[in-house]
Amino acid sequence: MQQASSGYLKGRIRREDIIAAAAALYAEAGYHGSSLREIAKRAGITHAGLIYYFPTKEALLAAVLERRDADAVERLQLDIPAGLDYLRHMVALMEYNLRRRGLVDLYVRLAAEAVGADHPAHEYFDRHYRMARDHAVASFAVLGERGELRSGVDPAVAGLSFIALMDGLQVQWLTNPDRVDLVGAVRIFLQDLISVEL
Amino acid sequence: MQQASSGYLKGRIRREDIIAAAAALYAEAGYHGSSLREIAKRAGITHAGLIYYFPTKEALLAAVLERRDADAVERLQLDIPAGLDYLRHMVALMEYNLRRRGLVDLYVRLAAEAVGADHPAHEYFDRHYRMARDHAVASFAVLGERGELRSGVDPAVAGLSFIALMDGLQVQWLTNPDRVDLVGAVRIFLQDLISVEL
DNA sequence: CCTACCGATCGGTAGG
DNA sequence: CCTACCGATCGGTAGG
Repeated sequence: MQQASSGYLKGRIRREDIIAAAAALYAEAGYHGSSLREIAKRAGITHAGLIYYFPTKEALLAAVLERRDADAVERLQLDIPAGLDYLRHMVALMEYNLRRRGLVDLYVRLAAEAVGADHPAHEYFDRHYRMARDHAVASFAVLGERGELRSGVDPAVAGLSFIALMDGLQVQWLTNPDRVDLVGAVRIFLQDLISVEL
Repeated sequence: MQQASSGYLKGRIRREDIIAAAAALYAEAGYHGSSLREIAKRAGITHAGLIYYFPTKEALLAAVLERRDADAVERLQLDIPAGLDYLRHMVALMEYNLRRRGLVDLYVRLAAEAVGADHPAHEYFDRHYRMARDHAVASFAVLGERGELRSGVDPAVAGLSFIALMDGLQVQWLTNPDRVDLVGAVRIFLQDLISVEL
């Protein structure tokens, strides 16, 4: 029993190692550009050993995306209700991202790769964007009901544009970090839309 | 002489065919995901024949990017002076892009792939973003000098955010065209920043 | 421009 | 988890 339990634990740790190695390589080379052999090498096993844990390349991608969501919810409480606090949390997320270039890399590269309907992560990103937009739109709508929105601001457009702005800024920031004030631009964009202090 | 002239013409046409085929495949599969064999097949030659025209995979990428720039300048007059007309032209460019999904695909995919400093198109996109930002910033600055900017708007931030917004909107639009009003969002963003009619 | 080929690498399987 | 292997595909070269 102890043996089995220990075995399970070791397996779980090994799985985490593989997922971390995959996420790092996806960020550097994209999903299609990442080989199972290179991921396995970074995790300290052979590529056939990796397949023992994840039966296909796509299964590993799914695990990486699930892991990313779990982390985001856990550390950044992305499940907080729509409203001003949600927008503040998104600014905090951008600040956090400044110190996690690999994470931003992974996200930007996979999102671009997955615009095609045949990419294994397409449905994930379609759902991801829909949820991000809906939550942002709902947040601006809440502010609107309280009269805390600048006059003439449409929550639907503001929500869509807010998500788009963050994505676009990340691409430019990754390309040349010195020339792009990620957090500053997001903060100013939001403050311009609302009549209360961010 | 006529033979040679005819030969040169045929060569130029063949080169254009290869470039068009490459651009189309880059949009579908990314640069690293596109094989010289598949590009050659679409252009109606063998992959060794393609290499007769473009000695390496990177040389073909360079030709595709040069071609894209030449097209943009020619058809959309991107070399117009900074100011309100430039912003109007960018809105027209977004409208044009709605009918050229492949072009947007190519741009978005390559830009994300090229965030890494070791990608052969990295310098191209670094330069591209710098120029795009500079021109947008200059345009807002011109409006500011004329008193046609909403009070409190910083041209530097507005320029950066404008370029980022367009990029981010394109990713969401490619992922799910039905849910994203590309042109509408850009228009509203700009109109909110300026005090004259767009 | 082609045929024919090179060494390297890919995802996945067999069998233990 | 490994060794050993499969068929397929990659960018590039030789030689014409």
